[in-house]
Amino acid sequence: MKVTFWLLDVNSESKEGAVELWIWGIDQAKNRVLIVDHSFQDYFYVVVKDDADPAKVADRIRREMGDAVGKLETVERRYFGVPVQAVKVYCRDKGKVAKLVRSLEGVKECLEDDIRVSIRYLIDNNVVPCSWHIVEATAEENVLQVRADKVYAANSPPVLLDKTEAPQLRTLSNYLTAYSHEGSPKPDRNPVIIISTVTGEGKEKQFSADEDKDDKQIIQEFSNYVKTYDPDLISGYGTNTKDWNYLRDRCKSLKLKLALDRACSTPHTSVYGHKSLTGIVNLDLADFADQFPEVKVKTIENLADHLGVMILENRTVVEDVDLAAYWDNPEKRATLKQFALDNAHCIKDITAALLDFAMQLSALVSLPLDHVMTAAAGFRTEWFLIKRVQKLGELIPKRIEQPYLSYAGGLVLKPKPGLHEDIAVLDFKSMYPNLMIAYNLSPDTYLLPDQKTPAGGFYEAPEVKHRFRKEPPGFYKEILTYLIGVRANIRSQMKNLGRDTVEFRVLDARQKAVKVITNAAYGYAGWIGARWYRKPVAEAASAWGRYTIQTAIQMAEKEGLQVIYGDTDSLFTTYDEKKTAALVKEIKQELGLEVETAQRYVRVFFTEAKKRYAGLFPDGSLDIVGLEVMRGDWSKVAQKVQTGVLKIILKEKSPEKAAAYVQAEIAELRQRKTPFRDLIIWKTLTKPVEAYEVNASHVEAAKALKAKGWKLAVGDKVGYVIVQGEGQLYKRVKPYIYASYGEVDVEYYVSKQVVPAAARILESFDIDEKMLLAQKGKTEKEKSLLEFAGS
DNA sequence: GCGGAGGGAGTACCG
DNA sequence: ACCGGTACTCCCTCCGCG
Repeated sequence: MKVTFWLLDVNSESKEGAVELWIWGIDQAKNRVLIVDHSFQDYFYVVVKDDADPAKVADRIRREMGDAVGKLETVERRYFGVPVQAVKVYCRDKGKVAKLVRSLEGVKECLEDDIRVSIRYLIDNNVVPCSWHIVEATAEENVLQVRADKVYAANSPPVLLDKTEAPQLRTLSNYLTAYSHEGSPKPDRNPVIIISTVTGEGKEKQFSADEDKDDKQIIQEFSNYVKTYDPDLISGYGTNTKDWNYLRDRCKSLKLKLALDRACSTPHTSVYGHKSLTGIVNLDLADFADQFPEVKVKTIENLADHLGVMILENRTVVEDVDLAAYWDNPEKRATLKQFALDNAHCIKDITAALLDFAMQLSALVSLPLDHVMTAAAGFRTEWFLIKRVQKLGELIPKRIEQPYLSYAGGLVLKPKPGLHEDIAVLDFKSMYPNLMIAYNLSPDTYLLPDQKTPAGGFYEAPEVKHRFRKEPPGFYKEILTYLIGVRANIRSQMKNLGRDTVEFRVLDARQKAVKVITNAAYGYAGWIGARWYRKPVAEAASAWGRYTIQTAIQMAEKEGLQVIYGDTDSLFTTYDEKKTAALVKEIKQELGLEVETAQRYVRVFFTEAKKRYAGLFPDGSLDIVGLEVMRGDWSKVAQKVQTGVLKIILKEKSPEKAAAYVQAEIAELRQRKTPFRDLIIWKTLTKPVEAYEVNASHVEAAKALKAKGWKLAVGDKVGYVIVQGEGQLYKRVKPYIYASYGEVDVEYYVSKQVVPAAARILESFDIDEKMLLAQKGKTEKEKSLLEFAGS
């Protein structure tokens, strides 16, 4: 019979030496199905030495390996664009076989023995996660005892269908609360007290260790609930690094088996640090957070706020330090439970907001939904390349350890400091991808210095002189052309749709996914961890980029436009309707690259520094770039004051008024009227606390937290305030959760936060830190401000 | 023994 | 565990200082 299904998850199982592919899906009648494919033959390649006969190498493999290998095929492939002869070796234990075969005569190397079988299956059969397929299959008894409505054996591999909309998934969002009197809860000692869940339809269920219940019972109840509700997708926040480990370890202490997935097995660690639940998509929303660089401290609250899904604006947030006290206090316990439930709701809503993108990215790069978000950008790009490049006969290189070598990147111009009126920002559209297309820059087109000139000729990059063959097109060119085309196509479709339609949302998610991969191709080529690492590819792209921007500057100046600033692929110039249009046209003609006037500023402000400026848009909004306002490691109070200063400068052009504003804010701060929260400074721990070479504030704060029993991991953000005291700054640091407003060193915030942030801007108008700091009475202040005005 | 200069460590940004 | 270019703060060593 034929089964049409949407692919949810895939895993491989070893059964008596044979491999089975388990494909989990949802069919058109909304049955949850498991399709088992027994027929897939795993394989790897043996690349043959240039002077060796592949047939003889194949014979040798057969003779030496005997039954350990199955079918052998001699094939032609390409490796970094160079044609090679290879033997395709079908076998069960390819890692082991490849190791043995490597030393045989005539063998150059073994390739693709490091590709996992489940991924191999997806790629070779063009089976795509988060997509619809049709498969010829035979219904089977559920002898495997899995949680599925139907179980089938596949008679042939599934065939991809051109059908886009995803089925309605059953989702369950969870928030785990564990009890600890001091510091982070420890699973061997501290119980789980609340498990809060919300389904995709909004049905709440909270398992709470009240009265007569212990955590063994609530974990069991939760586990049973998962089995009855049978979610397709489970989401949480920080679950891969925390919750699942906690549950696992807690269950170990309680002698409980945590078996809630569709194959009744325990969550297990998979690639990229992901926790795998067989047959269920396990999403950790923390893996999505890097999509939102504007959210500096990645808490559930902040993410929900940013996405506009926070349910209650004035809810009581229970900090980790206060959690035990809330639980122990009969009057406060309900508040804690409400807080936990609200978090589960936030997780549900964040999941809904991000799922489209995740699905599109999963389908695009062909990694299962729950792997794709955990995988770092480089790996996502790599899997996409692997899938596309197979079709061109290109073999997949191994990841090899390489020494790091730096190279020159983009060109950054010195800005013209001060205020500028009516400025246009010209941006090269997808500059690096388009340069790589234009000059056929690709890992498989690069000519080594000693390689002779190819018949079709070559492109030579400026400055660095790397050469790339013109013909045939490299795989970067093919892939990037495809991606840019797809994105343009999607965006034109979107123009005919309402913003709030399902189709628009899905297309928008898809174009974002396509963009992510397009933009990562350049960085990928220069990444030493890349399988297709080719430094000259990245180096040539940036060299062409510098050449391009320099040429564009000359064109602008010849046109009579003044260049104010530029960074890598952008130019800030004075605006003149005709001249600007002429420049855009000339760039297109001479350089073959598209330029768009991305923005126009009514007014824009620069200091002497690169990568830091602020502009005023025609609609009255501010665009602040690089300055303290944009940085998560400055206190809110400093950011607020700097924003105020920029607003006054850009809109009213009045440094005097701005200075007066700063002084008023300083007065507020000195009276401790500024909210305590606005004084917190957040910094990331980028290594273990012991590994730091010099003393640093955030490290001291981290040590203090650890001393109190808090677990801190690399990558965590530490929030601290500066308190009164003697000596270096790092000796006057307190984690904000343990600090009171009374001990805060307000003068630090005045002199090292607010004033520098304000002076950064105002020094351009001859108002320095001293003037901002000058203590004076009301009349005197006004007098001195008048002096500024007069000078 | 002390203060300031300047290099280095550390973080986070821009494109 | 995608790249290089950049700004900025604070730590810490070292040098001069009759």
